[in-house]
Amino acid sequence: MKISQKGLYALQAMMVLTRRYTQGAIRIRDIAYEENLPEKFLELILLELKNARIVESVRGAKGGYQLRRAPSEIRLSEIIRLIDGPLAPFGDADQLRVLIDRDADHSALYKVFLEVRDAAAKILENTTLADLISRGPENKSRPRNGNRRSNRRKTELRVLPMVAGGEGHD
Amino acid sequence: MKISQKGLYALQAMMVLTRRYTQGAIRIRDIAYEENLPEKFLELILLELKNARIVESVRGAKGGYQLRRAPSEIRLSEIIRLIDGPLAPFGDADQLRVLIDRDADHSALYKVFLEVRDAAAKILENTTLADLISRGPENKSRPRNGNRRSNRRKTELRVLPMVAGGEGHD
DNA sequence: TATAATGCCTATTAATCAGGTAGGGATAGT
DNA sequence: ACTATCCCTACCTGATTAATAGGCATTATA
Repeated sequence: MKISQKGLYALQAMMVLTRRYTQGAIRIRDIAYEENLPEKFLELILLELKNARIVESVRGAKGGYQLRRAPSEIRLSEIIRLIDGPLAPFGDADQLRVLIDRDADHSALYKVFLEVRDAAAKILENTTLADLISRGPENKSRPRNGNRRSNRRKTELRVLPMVAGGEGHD
Repeated sequence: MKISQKGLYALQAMMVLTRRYTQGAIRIRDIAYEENLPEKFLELILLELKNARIVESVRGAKGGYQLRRAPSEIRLSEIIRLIDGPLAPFGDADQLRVLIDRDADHSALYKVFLEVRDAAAKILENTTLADLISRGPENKSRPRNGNRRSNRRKTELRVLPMVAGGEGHD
């Protein structure tokens, strides 16, 4: 399973909607601004999330997006599967199970793939948006002064192109 | 981490070289034939594995490829990293650690990504080519009659295109 | 020593995907 | 009406994937 830029955007957007869960519909533009995402691209992502019934929209002026379910009921796996496909590193879980059964020569290999997917699934099924927020910066038992997002570091850490020969570690 | 077709080919080829570890250099053509892989494409893959010093080649007539180290010393992680890049589902482990440190707003999210990569790494670092073969069809305590690869089912299970709306499960 | 069999290496390609951008239509609040 | 917003389809560019092609270099062996 590979999480694309689009997948990351989706997760970021969902985190915004989670933080603002009680505040009604949030405009695409506001989400894009808060997370510094390309607005039109984000629009497509939200549309997809809406069609999958994870979020819902309010149309017209004063419109926007909001979660359709409580943040504790939305698992990361659901979002990632929607945007980036199966969690398995190759094919999907069902295919792998079939291959394990039918392709004796490689079944040991496919079993390893399935192990990997199960390990990923375990983590991503058990992490909800609510978890993410409760582990977030506002919840680190810091003195809360109401002036949120004040001197937070605006990280401009561009993810590097990852050259092939780059000192091991993955 | 996503394993490409190329990555799968690489692993299949390495399994052949493992099964034939004692037999000296094996021709590309023979590997391709045994595993039903496109010969010229496999050639490129083997070249890459050679440049990474995982296998070695013997040139000229009667040439071919063989492992450079014992099968028990070659981990799946090594092959997959070479062909398909980092095991992390997003970026690589080092990047994730930096992001966790520097991007407070999303550090919970990146921590989950890192958990996933660690889980995958744990499995793939701890599985060697030797493991794969010892778990394979020839080692299932079946009566060995010397007539290997006799009536094995030649699986022609093409991996499906994976339509987007295909009944959940990944 | 000629020849055939191999690996080495670079280039090329068609198809698909990733990451966007653009713009007009539909809908709702004022 | 007017304006703000989401809805939807189309389009675009560059990278990646999964190959194929072909000539060069090296080696075994007849």
